[in-house]
Amino acid sequence: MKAQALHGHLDALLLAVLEGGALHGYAIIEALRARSDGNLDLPTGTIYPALRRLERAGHVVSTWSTVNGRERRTYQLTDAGHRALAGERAGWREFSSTVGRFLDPGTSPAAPA
Amino acid sequence: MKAQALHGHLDALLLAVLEGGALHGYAIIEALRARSDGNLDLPTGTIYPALRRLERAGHVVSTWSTVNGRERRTYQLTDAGHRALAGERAGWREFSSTVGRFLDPGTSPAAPA
DNA sequence: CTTCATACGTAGCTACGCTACTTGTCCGGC
DNA sequence: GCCGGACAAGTAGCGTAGCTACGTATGAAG
Repeated sequence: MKAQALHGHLDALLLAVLEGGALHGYAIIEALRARSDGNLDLPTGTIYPALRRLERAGHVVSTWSTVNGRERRTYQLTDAGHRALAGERAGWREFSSTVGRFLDPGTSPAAPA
Repeated sequence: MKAQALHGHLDALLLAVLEGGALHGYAIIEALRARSDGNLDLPTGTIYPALRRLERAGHVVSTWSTVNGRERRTYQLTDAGHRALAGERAGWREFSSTVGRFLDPGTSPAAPA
């Protein structure tokens, strides 16, 4: 899928995967790939800067853990991060319902019953 | 709403509004605003260049109509435009279902009833 | 005659994800 | 013992694309 479409939603995605528990960068990439059936295969050059953005914004905190000399920076949602995620979710719903009104008329997914 | 989120979906939106019939630029802006309850209030500097992009791509054709000396360039979907729209719709569904899996778990959009 | 809504358009900015590259450890194969 | 590949993190520079701000012109309203 056109990854460019992510514009503006990446942060929300990252917060969402971290909601399930603290993860390190590489694991986040794999989690995204796994939970999206391979649709979201984001390069490290996308994730790492985004993570640092989120840390600067106070939405996550990172802790270094050296495992067998293998450095891993584990990111964890802060309280503000949880709140931000809630906001992002609301924003996403508004966005997707607004755009969906044009691009997905009537064909509401998961509502055929 | 954060308009930046539109990134990559604007073209699809424009094709979608034109699907209902040919419109001129200004009317497109108003149609977007109306059909989105004011959520999509896009500036002319966004719409006009986008329209010309679509025309270069062959997805729309424009015809000038001078109404009372008031120049109006009316855009109309081409055959290729219709096909492009179908593709964009499919892309949107994939995108929204992928992102929705993270941000909208269980709460299927457009199906709140 | 000035102001406002209609209508179109361009130039330059900025945000943000992507490409490409770098560094370093550990494990398996040869 | 050495080399390649998976793991892990990171930076620099690029390109895309929407946004801000501006400019032009007409017709109607005051």
